[in-house]
Amino acid sequence: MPEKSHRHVTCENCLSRQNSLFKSFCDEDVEGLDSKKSCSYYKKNQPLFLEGSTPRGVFCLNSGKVKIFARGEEGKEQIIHLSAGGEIVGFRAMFSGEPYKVSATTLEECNICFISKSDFLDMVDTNVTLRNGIMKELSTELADRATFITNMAQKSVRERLAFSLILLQDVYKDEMINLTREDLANFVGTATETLIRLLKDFKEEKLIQTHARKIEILSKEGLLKVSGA
Amino acid sequence: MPEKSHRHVTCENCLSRQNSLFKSFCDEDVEGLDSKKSCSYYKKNQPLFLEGSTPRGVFCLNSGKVKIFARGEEGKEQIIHLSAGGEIVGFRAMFSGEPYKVSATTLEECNICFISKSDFLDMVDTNVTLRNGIMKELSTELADRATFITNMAQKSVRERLAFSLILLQDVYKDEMINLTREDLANFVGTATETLIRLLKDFKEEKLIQTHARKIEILSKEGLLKVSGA
DNA sequence: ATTCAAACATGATAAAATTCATTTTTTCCC
DNA sequence: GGGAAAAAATGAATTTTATCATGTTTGAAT
Repeated sequence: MPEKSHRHVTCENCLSRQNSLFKSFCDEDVEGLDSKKSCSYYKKNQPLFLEGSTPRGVFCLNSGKVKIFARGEEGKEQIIHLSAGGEIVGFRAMFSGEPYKVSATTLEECNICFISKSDFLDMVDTNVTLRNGIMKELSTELADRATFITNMAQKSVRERLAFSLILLQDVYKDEMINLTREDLANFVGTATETLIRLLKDFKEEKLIQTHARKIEILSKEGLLKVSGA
Repeated sequence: MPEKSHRHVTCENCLSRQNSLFKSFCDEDVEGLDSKKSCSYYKKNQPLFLEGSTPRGVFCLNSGKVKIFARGEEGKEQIIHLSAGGEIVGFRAMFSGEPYKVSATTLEECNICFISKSDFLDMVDTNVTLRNGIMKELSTELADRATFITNMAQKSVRERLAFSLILLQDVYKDEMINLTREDLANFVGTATETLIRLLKDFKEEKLIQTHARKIEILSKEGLLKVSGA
């Protein structure tokens, strides 16, 4: 549980770094990284950046979860991705030379470090391993989004929800999925009411169980079957 | 109109190169590129690569159009992107270290050059401008796909079709849009019958006109309005 | 503990889109 | 240029999903 105040994290000991693009850094690089980053505490529902604004650097998630979303014409959110500890958020915008096309907001209390654009780009220029990691990451995400688009286009809401729950369990690891019904609907790409009705169906089918807002998966196999994957 | 036989293109004179990631190459680089590439003629509906296969290099479109698509559970195609002259196809897979997640097939007769993976990666390693261009391209496409996902999730088929026609006109430039109804449906993400009915509506609303398969846009403004963009 | 707003839930209705069956038109290839 | 196969078009019936209205629960702040 993060403290409700600024907490300084040293990159050397940062557990999140082990899962991040910085994992292969040598001691010297880690030291450099540590001297350049600044740590902040974010409370729930606090934005990291907003669609349309100018990117100034990248965010390194130490703890907590963040939603990445775009807004449609009527302002409705479409959640594109959920980030958890270790992920570096906002690095795509470092290369595009354009304003953010998506927004990022915390879903819970978070400890997040910030690295300025110039420091980050310096690292990318000089560190081949980091650069290759980033190129690989960009490519992988591009492929993931192709799958996302295909699912959106071809699967029913019921199928997408089943699939989404499985994906979300990976994000939440050993915790239960803890999202508002609206956020969940905005991830699945449906109306909140439709989502609630389908959750009810899944409960009746003993695929999931809810504890107020939290969702516990009872049968991953069953969900996989429903998802048609 | 491409010749129905192998045609050797020299990179130096290649008009497509002017729009490509290779546009900033100096004379020496162009010479190197020219010596490494091999040209081929592709007929209509010929695959460049298939989902699941191992990437061996990149494809440089000299002329003609190519569809990039994924297949859903039931084998239905979802077209993710249409590529035209100047585009380099398949370079994402050079960095991911994984089999192709999408397939690429020609939509018409094409002249396409091939550059092997090792030659391409050598260029990326040594040419900073090319590398930065690629990182920018990857980032931009990632943002585009976020928009694509949002449109898929929140817009009606009618809105998506209007939007798609505008996008397609950019791909087809001064030509008329020339896709089978099925391909168009697989791009918009709908059933072929639904697509055909909507095209009929658009015809009645004088937004488009059809010449057998070919689609002529009569009112881009009208389509924009319908698309809700 | 109490309160109040936000989130959750449910029902009824309407709209959007798919599916399946069938006919007409176009394409292309010999 | 003719003929077969593929593609396009249309109709009817059904399913899926959204929308709107409204009631209920939950949880955070006092």
